[in-house]
Amino acid sequence: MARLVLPRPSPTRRRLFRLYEALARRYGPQTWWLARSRFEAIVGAILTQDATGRNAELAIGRLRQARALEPQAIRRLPAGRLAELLRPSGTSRLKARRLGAYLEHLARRHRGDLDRMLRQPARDLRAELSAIPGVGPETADTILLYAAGRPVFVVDAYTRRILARHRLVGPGVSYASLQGLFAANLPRDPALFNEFHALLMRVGKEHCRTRPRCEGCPLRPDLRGRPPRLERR
DNA sequence: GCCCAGGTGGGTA
DNA sequence: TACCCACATGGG
Repeated sequence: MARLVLPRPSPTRRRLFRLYEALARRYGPQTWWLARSRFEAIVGAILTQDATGRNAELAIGRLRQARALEPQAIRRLPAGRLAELLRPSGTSRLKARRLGAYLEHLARRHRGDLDRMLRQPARDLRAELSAIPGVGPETADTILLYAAGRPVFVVDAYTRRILARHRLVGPGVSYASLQGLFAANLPRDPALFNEFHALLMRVGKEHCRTRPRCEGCPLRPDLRGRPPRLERR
């Protein structure tokens, strides 16, 4: 019987694995984004747009405190009151509109049935979400991964920055290419995607903000590449 | 007081 | 296509 010969993993795949292993060794398991419900994960996806996670959590806490962390309750709120509750997450009037647009869509298209919405094939769900004003690629993918549990890698500013600084991709790589890199080289496992993303966030916050401060970065030099260049926001 | 943050969409060349 | 900018609050 012929032996099964697995193809050698590509250099990119090996580097991606080493990156994950180095982060997992350094930080251990990340119990990250403890959304208490799928709806909360969706609200969080919108509120973290161009904001820190902490500020988004503050806003979610205010919604919960106001007993407004459910679709019908939010829809009943006057726009001004909703914006007031969302204030800590920044751009609150904008986010109140975006959350409202999502809820309007949920009510019209799915009669408010979140399970029905999230049951769809990933491709359909992504297309549907992307058509809602204020839902771009990252927000749609965040909902796919964290609310619908689909194996979709969320590409955010840290992912882009870290992979570019370690020369796994060029600085101007598109969202789709970067996402394709993970899809092509990792097992399609939502728990793994969640964990990897959380680890990238963790190291990014500590060592990889906009200004290049790689001092103390736990990643090995062979992953680190040459000194980074500044990128625009 | 200044700079920056887990994005998105509209405008302009 | 590629930039620029508004959106706005909270923290370092």
